Amino acid sequence: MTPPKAPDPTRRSERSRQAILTATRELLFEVGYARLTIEAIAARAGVGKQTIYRWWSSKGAVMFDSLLDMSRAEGAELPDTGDVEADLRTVLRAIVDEFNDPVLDGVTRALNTEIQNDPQLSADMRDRLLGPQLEATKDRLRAAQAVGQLAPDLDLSVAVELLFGPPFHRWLLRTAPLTHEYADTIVTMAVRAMRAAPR
Amino acid sequence: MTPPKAPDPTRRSERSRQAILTATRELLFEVGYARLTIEAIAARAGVGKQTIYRWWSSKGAVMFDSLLDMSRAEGAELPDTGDVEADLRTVLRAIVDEFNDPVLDGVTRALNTEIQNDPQLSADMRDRLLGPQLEATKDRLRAAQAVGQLAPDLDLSVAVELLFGPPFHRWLLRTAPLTHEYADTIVTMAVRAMRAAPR
DNA sequence: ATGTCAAGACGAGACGTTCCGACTCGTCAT
DNA sequence: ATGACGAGTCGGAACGTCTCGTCTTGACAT
Repeated sequence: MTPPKAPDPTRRSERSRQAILTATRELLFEVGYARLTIEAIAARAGVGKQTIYRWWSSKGAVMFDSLLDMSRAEGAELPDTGDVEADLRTVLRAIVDEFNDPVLDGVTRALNTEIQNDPQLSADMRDRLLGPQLEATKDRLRAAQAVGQLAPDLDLSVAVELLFGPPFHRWLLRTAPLTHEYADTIVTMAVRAMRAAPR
Repeated sequence: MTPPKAPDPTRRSERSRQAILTATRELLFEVGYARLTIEAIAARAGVGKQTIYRWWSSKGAVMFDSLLDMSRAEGAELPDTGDVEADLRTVLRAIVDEFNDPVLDGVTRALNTEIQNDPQLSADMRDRLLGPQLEATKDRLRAAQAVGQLAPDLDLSVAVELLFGPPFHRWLLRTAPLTHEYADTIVTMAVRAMRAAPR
């Protein structure tokens, strides 16, 4: 029983790594995730297929890393004007805009698709991409709690889902258009629910 | 320019149709959607591949029809005990249970996946599978409005998303476990938001 | 310090496999 | 006789494994 002997990360070529992530991103935007192939990535990056298979377990993992690499150093902090409701409106409107952007829409749907049958990728997404965003939102809500704008015993995990769940639902199932007005309505109603005690 | 001459539906073999839908369902449960192939369906159903390609446009379409065929005659009516909040708790708990059922979880995720890159299938899903469920919920909320339990000018489309969005978000992104207690919390908070006027 | 050398990652691409979707048969029911 | 049917063939795309020969790197000997 020989374990498949893991490669040595210290000898990894940073040059190839970057070329792969860049090529993936380019192809993702050019042809979309469905028509993205490992062979095309390797060709574009000027890299052997084995180099991709050596370091990534799946097409989804490569995409995830390439997106993570791109979104590095994105400020994960929410505005704080002192008015939670106004700040949340800003955030929700920004999210709606992202959902309406064709490129981001496509990439996000692809990521979402891939997550469904890859638990490892799902965990990575939750911890490294989605997590920070949700935590930043919780931080802002906590600050609002501290100044009495929200119920002191509000469950923050539930709170963020109350905010992000509805637009997510509408976007993913395409039940209706996502507008700024809609974002504002959700914030109004969610904040109303979050002002009183949870039970 | 010869149009691809549509097949004649009146001569369609009901026997083959059922065999295909059944085989698809079986394979879906056995190997999951990702490893489901048209060739395997044809083999299992004792049918030529062309018979599948003749009547369905994609793997997703076959799956959708097979699920629709299964879920026929499912009562799409909500309980009405006179207490909206209690009735919604019942509904949300049932949804949580469905999400926690391994088979339904798998099928729903597969359907969800397929929707992301097939607009036609997405529309079918919205109109024929999801729509009735959402409409039934809206009906119940309308009745509650009529007896003054909810704000009279509440936007019902927003309302259903406020209820279903959060658990959907939690389930799809696997951010936390889905429990009955969680369902109850969501209902409590959503109803609180729905009691006052929307703005 | 400098030279030698084995380990292992690398680019390139051949290979066998799976599955797709179009197509071709001969059969069968209407 | 028409046209859907079961069965299966076919070229093509992409997969994931593999085998080359090359290049880099660190350990060791001189």
